[in-house]
Amino acid sequence: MSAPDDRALEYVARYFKALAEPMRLKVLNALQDGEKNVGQLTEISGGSQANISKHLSLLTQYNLVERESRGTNVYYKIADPRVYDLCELVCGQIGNRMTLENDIKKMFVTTNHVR
Amino acid sequence: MSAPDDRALEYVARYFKALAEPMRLKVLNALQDGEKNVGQLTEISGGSQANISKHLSLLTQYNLVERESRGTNVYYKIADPRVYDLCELVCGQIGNRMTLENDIKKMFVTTNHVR
DNA sequence: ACACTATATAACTATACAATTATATAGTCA
DNA sequence: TGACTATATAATTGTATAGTTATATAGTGT
Repeated sequence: MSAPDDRALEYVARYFKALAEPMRLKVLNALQDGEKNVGQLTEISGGSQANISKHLSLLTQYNLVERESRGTNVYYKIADPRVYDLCELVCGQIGNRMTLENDIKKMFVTTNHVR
Repeated sequence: MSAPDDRALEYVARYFKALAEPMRLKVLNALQDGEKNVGQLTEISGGSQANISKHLSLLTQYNLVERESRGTNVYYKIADPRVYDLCELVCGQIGNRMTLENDIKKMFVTTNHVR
């Protein structure tokens, strides 16, 4: 029950920060249905190659995605699918008070998150 | 299943951003056991009065806390307790791969989150 | 009205970081 | 080897924001 120590707080804050950019959310969203390489993610997200690469680098550092190079391509996939539970929770909370409810709720809430 | 529109992504990112600062997490943590006024939160968090006030202002804007002034004091409380579920999820994910596991897990994981 | 307390805000500085452009690295195939 | 493709990184610029100090606002009691 004691106050969490500062190091722990920084870790958690860091994790949330990784999720605090629209472009990264778009990338994570694109990875919901399986791994994709940088080119695919660049096209889907509509960002520049350099920008997406940098975001992927950050997401990898923060352990949100995993990197695997095959041939001349590099494939990324979600490291822990519970990240989508986070997004669902946030969407739920925002949806509760926003007119955007429908737009938002269908974002990350796909078919089934096993748990 | 279509890509979430940009406005929705920005809302979600904004919400995560509110959670992406250690001092704000500290404040939210301090509010777990009920409302507190600015003076109390300032003391608990160890920040300056001005700084805490600014963070509270932001948390209010982003609808994470609710504000109620009574007399010369202003009391803040959690707007939606599901915010702690978010923190638990993050702690769980971090805890899974960090040595800090114990430190972190006991942070936001208190007695009972009704659901 | 005045003094006193609690909270908010303004002005400022320093830092973090998103996006861009240009370039480097690394793998593949001829 | 050299040409080609895919990805990463460096250098730069602009913007956002955390924290500080000083000041303003608002409520209370005399």
